[in-house]
Amino acid sequence: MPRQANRTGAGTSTGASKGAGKRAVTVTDIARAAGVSRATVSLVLRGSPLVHADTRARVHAELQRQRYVYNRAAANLRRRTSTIVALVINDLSNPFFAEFAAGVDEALGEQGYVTLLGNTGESPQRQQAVLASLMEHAPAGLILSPAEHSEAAQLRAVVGVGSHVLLFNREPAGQPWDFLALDNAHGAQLATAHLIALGHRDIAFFGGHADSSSCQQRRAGYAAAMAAAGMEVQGRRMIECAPNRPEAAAQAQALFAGADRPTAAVCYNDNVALGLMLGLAARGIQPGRDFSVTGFDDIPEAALSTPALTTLAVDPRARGRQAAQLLLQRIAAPEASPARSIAPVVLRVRQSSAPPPF
Amino acid sequence: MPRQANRTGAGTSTGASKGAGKRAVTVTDIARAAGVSRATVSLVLRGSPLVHADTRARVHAELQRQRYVYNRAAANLRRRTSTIVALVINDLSNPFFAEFAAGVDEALGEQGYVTLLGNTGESPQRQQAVLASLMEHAPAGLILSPAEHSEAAQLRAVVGVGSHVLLFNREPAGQPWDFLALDNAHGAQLATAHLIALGHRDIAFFGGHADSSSCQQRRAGYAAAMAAAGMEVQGRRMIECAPNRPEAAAQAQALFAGADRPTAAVCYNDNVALGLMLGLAARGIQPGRDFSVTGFDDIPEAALSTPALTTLAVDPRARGRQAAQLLLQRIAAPEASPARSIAPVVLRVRQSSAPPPF
DNA sequence: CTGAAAGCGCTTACAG
DNA sequence: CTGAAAGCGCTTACAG
Repeated sequence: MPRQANRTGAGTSTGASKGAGKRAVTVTDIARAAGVSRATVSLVLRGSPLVHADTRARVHAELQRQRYVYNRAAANLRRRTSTIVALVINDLSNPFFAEFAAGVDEALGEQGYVTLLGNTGESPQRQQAVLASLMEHAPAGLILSPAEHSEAAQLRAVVGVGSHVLLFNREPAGQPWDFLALDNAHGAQLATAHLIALGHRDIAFFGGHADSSSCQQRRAGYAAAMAAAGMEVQGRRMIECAPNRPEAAAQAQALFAGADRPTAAVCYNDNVALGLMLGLAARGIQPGRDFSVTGFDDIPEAALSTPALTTLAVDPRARGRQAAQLLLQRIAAPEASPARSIAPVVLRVRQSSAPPPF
Repeated sequence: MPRQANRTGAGTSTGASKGAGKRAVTVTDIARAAGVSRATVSLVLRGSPLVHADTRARVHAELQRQRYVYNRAAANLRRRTSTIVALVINDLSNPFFAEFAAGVDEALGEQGYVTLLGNTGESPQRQQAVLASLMEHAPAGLILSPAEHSEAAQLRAVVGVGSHVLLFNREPAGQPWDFLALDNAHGAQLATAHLIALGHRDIAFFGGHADSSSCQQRRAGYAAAMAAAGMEVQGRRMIECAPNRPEAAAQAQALFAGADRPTAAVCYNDNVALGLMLGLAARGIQPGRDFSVTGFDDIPEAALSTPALTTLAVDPRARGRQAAQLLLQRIAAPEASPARSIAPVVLRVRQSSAPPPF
């Protein structure tokens, strides 16, 4: 249903128009000038072999001369297709998702699709509005990295039952949509096993919200690695905090509340780890020497912090490309059953993790 | 002219379709079910007061029942308007531009427009391809942050003479397009004056490529502040380097090549400043104590580095919103003469700048 | 190999 | 207040 734009007087000239107010050059203009029918021009445009070489050359010359710009929206309408893919991101100012978006756009562009962007800023309300607006452009499909606390039923309502959807990173509920996620459990397991191999025995899991699925998965990987090494996980070693630096810095004290202290922490992500390291330094504890820390994401800063952060690389650009590919597969095979894809993560060992001090 | 997508079989069902392969609900379906004409449905959709309240209610009910989704592309075609704005970014993985894009999308969304995204990764070739592809969707306008070494004539050729364009950040040449830029000169002047006020006398300008317009402007601001304080600018104090951290760290030695050394450096941007600080630390020079450094951009890391970086805040999200507004003004007033807008920058003083050591 | 005709989903004068 | 008709720019059978 139409929204705000009704009264905004959204531009009167299109990008294809030759001068402000002037009409765009159309196939009709080209046909007339080249002395052929519109059908023939259309065939030339679409590269059909049916058209005689001479005719084709004549039409091409005319196309050039009049600076014709193809109107793909009109073509899509007539053909009942779409070359638009909607990309809705929960937080574009997060470099991880910006990089992901760049990957999506890159891969889509290579296949002749175009990216219609929406950013929700983690607001489910904005997400509904953004989705409603983008769906009106009849995208061939949707790549959605859901806002926190998205509700599956709401998404379904605005997205419709027939659309092709790929969910990234978070999965609101039991909707039969394709899903691409990082291997959270395995990543946390790798980090934990690495710390154990260095000699750590008392290891905390630090940061994240326990009700988020990614946090749960990372905690599970941590617990699995601990169990595999015959070590027990204690509730007081699971410390929640919002996934940002200031919060993490402030929560550092929670690690040292009891009589005995852990010697290392597997952090929910890099921002948490970086914040924790600041908090540690503020208490005179030198990360990478007195206390080991690992992150998750391998954001650009991880390699540049002091000490450099041991973390899990997830290659967000490659994830974006993968998401685009998965969606295009879905579009090509609408009836295939929903796919769940898990992207690999790789451990990058740096100075923030070291053997425990004695 | 159509490109790659021809053979990709871009999806057959639209986002609006109710089931894979099924046709979308149209105004015709609603009209039939509600017992009115398509014209009446259209009037209801567009909120016309001409329709009787009862009729309107009946149509609305039917719209709901059949889960009608407006096809804005069709409406735009018929009305010869567009609610699409193309946004082409030189480097989306740079947090500054990601934030800018978020601002653009936010402001456009509020006005009922939708963002068609393209990322060029600083490649003029990709930029041409991306622009050509996006222009085929007949956007109401284009916001372009040009790739390095873009050529105005090329841009003009692919964008056409009638389109509404707002350039951000870099201005390829004398095309009569609207332009939004940061106040580079004033920013560098503020930073330089700040260092002078602290007592520095021998100040370098560090980083950037001398052939880029933003670097030239920042150097000019630096020179102006020096001149205003009656100090001379020496060529050997203008040090070039690529605007990234590793390069800047490696170039640190250039500051100390001669017999006398500067006591401070105004850096081209934050990445350069952060890299320089690493390079200084590696030489045993403690930034913020032995040597003062300023940046440009106020990226999130600037406040979190050790020492925290004195820099110029440019608020990229606000710049994005501003860019959107300027473009919409242009669309509303196509004949107004081209506007040049300069966005303010504000100095943020932190620990990386201090009085010179004696 | 080329053209006339119909139609994608919508909107807009124009009658009534 | 409502409907019949034309048309946005394109494509696709269908004849020839």
